[in-house]
Amino acid sequence: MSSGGALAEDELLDALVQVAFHVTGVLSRIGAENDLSLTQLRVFGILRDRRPRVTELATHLGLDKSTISGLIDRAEKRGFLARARSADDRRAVEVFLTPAGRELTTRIYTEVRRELDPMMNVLSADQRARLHELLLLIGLDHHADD
Amino acid sequence: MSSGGALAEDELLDALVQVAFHVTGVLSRIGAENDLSLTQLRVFGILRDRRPRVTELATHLGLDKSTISGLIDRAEKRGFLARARSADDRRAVEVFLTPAGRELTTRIYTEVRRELDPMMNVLSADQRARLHELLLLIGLDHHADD
DNA sequence: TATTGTTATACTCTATAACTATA
DNA sequence: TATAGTTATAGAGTATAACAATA
Repeated sequence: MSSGGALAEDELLDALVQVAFHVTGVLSRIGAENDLSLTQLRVFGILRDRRPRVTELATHLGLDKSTISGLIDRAEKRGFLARARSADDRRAVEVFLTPAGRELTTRIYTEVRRELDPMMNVLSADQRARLHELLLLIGLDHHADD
Repeated sequence: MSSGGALAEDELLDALVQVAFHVTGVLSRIGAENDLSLTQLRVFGILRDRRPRVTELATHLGLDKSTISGLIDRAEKRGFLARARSADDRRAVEVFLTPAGRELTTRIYTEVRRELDPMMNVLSADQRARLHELLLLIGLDHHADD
């Protein structure tokens, strides 16, 4: 499909995959330094400005609710997040950051920026703007959050 | 750092992280459909054109050699890869794909391309070329492979 | 009956520590 | 002594199945 350039297409894809591995690698490493998995890091990121239910988190991350349940257990034991029964639906459980969890999240995301900035700074302001534009285009349908 | 545009920088970073999650998510899902973890997928990808030692794999992926050892065990039991004592250094073990493993790897990477292509195809040929260029720039120092 | 969340179970991933064999 | 790899162990991540409470 798309005449003339299957090889170039593959190279573009390889470059994208490589950058993706680099980015998630940095996230994983910084998470690990704080005893958090990549998934926990994502959950914490989501909880910065939301108070989702267990099932919402599971759907959003593409994981089973039992997986999220266990993950919350462990983070709750460490005092980083908490549960609250929903007022609307007594079956549902809302998850949110504790003050300690919020502090940790802020610290970690600051660190992430500091680590990934050098990668961005090889680009000029113009190039960064263009990259941003292109990333938004290819990212349009995967509901932009977390 | 870098006058005028800290907010825009953050948005660029967010877009990059989001695309990274999308890409690794697709890889994870396709891996899972074939009972392979993301790490195993990466190992298989490396083995397409190399015959590394256990320690080389571990270093490359930032994991402990014992982790790689177990991962090889499981894939070996399933007939996808094999070990061979090195002729140069009798302590070392080389890892390589079996024919079945090579077939599986080809099939999976074809599938990966098919799944990620739609994302690319929202861009014009020109835009794809520009994105490729920019990705290569920011990916320059993270030794380009796997 | 269907949905929300938890628990029990099992397997993989991961690191640390102790070990064997080779250098 | 140092290095390559394996094994034992333990904890976290993950999914499936069975369950209790609520809708």
